[in-house]
Amino acid sequence: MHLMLNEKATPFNLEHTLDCGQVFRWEKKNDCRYGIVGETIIKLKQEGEKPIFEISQKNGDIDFIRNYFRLDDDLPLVITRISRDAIVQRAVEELYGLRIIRQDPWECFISYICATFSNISRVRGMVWNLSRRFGRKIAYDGLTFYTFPSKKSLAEATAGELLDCKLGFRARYVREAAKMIEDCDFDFEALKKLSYGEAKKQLLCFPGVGHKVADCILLFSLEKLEAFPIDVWVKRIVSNYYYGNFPEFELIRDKELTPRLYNRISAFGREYFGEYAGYAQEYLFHYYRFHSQSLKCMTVHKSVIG
DNA sequence: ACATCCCCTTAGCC
DNA sequence: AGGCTAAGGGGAT
Repeated sequence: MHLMLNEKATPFNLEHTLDCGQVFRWEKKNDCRYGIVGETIIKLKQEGEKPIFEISQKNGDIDFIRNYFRLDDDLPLVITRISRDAIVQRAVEELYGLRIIRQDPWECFISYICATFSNISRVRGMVWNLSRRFGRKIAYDGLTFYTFPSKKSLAEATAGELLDCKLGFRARYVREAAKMIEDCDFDFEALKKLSYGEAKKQLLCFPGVGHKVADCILLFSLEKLEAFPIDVWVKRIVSNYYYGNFPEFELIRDKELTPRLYNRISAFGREYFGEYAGYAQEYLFHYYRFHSQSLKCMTVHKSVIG
């Protein structure tokens, strides 16, 4: 079933959106992108300004796509709001059309627990292994997909099974967190109604969920666009370009990312970029990570505000 | 070919 | 309280 986007003025770049590291289950095949969202396979292709979609469900509708890719976000407005300086503007210019994806909270929760002390390609492997072992197989276009495991199946998984999925020390976190969620019938949707701070506090109660993981879950699945996750890359970017916003920041640049420092940098992001700070984070992260060589070689650090 | 480093965040211990 | 440490597998050198 083919779908067309009507919105003429909806900037949407598939490549930047799928390759910026926010999602782990999309694959490239002959010029096309394939992804599984819930029980639905989405196939898409960028044709000029906007992507063309094909989805596996017979009565699939455009709202499904619109919801997943957050086409309800007014991206030009978001970009206006976050374009506070030349540093972000450079990233926004090159990555124009990058959108934050609205993920399923449960899948996002487990995926980012797996992302602890790891990198994107490895997380992709872990999520693939989990889905293959605990999910349901779906064939489409001659390709094989697996649905993301249910809460129950991960809560009941043995430590050995999770270790086989290459989760390493994260196996224990996934098992215990899944059990907690299954046992108390935890309601992710309820977190959407809470403030950023309240919702984060609840997520931090789960094993394997620290500040970074909680902020990613909030940003990518719980409607908290002000969340500003700090990983080593974002810390590097902020130390390089925004140190002027921190009185003693030069002393901090080589220090490890303690919870205290995390909170300071993250709070800076929310205050400086505003209600769409998470978008700023994604643009900065993807742009400067891709151009990491220039970030590393940078010897002159000019502060934005000073 | 084979070692050896590098990548990364959480939790638990003092 | 806050600094230190360990954990794991893949990719680069």
